Amino acid sequence: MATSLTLPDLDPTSDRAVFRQIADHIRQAIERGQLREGDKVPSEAQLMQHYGVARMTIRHALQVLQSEGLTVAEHGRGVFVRSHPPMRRLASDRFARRHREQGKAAFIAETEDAGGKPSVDSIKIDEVKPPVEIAERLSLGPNDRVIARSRRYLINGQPVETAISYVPMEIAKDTKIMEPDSGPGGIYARIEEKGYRLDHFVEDIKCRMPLRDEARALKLAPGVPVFHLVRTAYAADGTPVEVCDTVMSGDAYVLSYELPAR
Amino acid sequence: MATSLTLPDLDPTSDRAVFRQIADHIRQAIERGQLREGDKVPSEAQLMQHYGVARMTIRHALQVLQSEGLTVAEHGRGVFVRSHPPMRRLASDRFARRHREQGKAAFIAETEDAGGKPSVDSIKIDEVKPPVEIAERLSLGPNDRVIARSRRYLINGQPVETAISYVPMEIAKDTKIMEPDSGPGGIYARIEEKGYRLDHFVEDIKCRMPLRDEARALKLAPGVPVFHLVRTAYAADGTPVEVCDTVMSGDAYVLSYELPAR
DNA sequence: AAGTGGTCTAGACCACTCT
DNA sequence: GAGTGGTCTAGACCACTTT
Repeated sequence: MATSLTLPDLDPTSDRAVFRQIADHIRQAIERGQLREGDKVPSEAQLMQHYGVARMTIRHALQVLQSEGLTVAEHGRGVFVRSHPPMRRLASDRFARRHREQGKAAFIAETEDAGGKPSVDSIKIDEVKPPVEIAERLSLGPNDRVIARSRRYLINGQPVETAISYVPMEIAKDTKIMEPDSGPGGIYARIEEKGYRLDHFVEDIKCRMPLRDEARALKLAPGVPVFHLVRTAYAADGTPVEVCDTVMSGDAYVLSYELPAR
Repeated sequence: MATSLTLPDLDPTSDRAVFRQIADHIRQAIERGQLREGDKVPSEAQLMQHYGVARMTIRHALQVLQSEGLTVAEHGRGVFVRSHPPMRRLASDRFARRHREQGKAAFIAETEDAGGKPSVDSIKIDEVKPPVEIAERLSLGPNDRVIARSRRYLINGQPVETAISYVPMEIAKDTKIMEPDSGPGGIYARIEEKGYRLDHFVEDIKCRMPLRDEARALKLAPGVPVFHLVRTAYAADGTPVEVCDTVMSGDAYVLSYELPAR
């Protein structure tokens, strides 16, 4: 019964713009559960009829909701309440040595355990001069080169995360870090074999709207922000040995950290 | 020299909608540094003139940029490239016992060290039945009550964070946790005095667009997402003793965590 | 073919800021 | 008062989806 939804009338005495009042009504219907995930919002024509306003006014209201991430428009089909993908939880012990299957392997195991179908694509390995922020974190000079390992993670075909690992050339050379398959235990195992005992990681997390390329790579709906997480791995002597720059769909992740009270 | 900016012409052979092409041009000008933070974007009238399109088309383009968080419109003044507030860094050792000045005190000290003017307002203390997600985290039954301590943090008068701490009534009663000034060391000191030795914290972090109330409380510009961080404090025997639910302007924070490699 | 959203035009009037 | 953005109208034509 897509038509059972009853929306209030406009308040002509209100200072609030008409398009905002309309957006408020629909937002409230979603918050109250009168419209649920996947439900169709009344069509533009129906809303014009109900409120007696021009189409552009209705569209403006619907656009507000879309940029809030509450709805998605599907051309030729209608406007729908956004359904949220299952959230993937990243625990802070995911790099403890006892689960040291890095990157791809860990992602595949976790996703299958959670009943999803994982995949990894866009794998690319380049020797490059790193971006300045990366070079700083790796304590590299302006002309030092690194190996950049890029990939994209998907769950049930839906991209959820892109990541680029940067490893100083000095460490990566003559190891499987330079090959698409970095071998058992991933690049961290290769780094340790090279004599750098991993000691700790530092993760810096920002929350922002995606850039255009990121929105495309992650197939993000309008109004979905991203986590931008930069992880630096340090050896026991304090040397930074790897930086991983990842962008994650805000929709798809909960990050979880355990902190000692000490 | 507001007029020194030269924008490309439209590509009539492109499939890309005119308003998107215009948004792309302005976005590129920002990304390339031709327009910097605080600079004025050409007025709607100037853009109409330059591109030879209707005003609504220009407005549509500008709205895209605004919902990406790249620009802000100021009524009667113009559209400006967003300037980003100084970022506040939250390190993962901020609750280590050695800096155990909690909440307000820690915020004030850190902000002053960074050269900002901190303030805290909207302090409210209530005895309530907690939301279900909070009750679950505190292992409470459906009828248990808690003390909810709400406040809002500001830097230079700009709100950056709202927080509500929930402490089970059983723990809070007969302590300064029920008073606006919870005393030296904050509520964690009071909880320990009551015999619960704090052992560790768990922080769950999401990234999403703000609700209406949150956008208002944090005076968020359109297109700014928030961190939603829920921290649970555990005593040595595993008992959860406090949950703090905080919403932070994504603009104003970098969260930083250190993880042992173990 | 009918219904849906996507893009665009060409106006109108209003509210705010600056000089 | 001139310039700016904010709201709203009443159309037009297009592209996609469903029946």
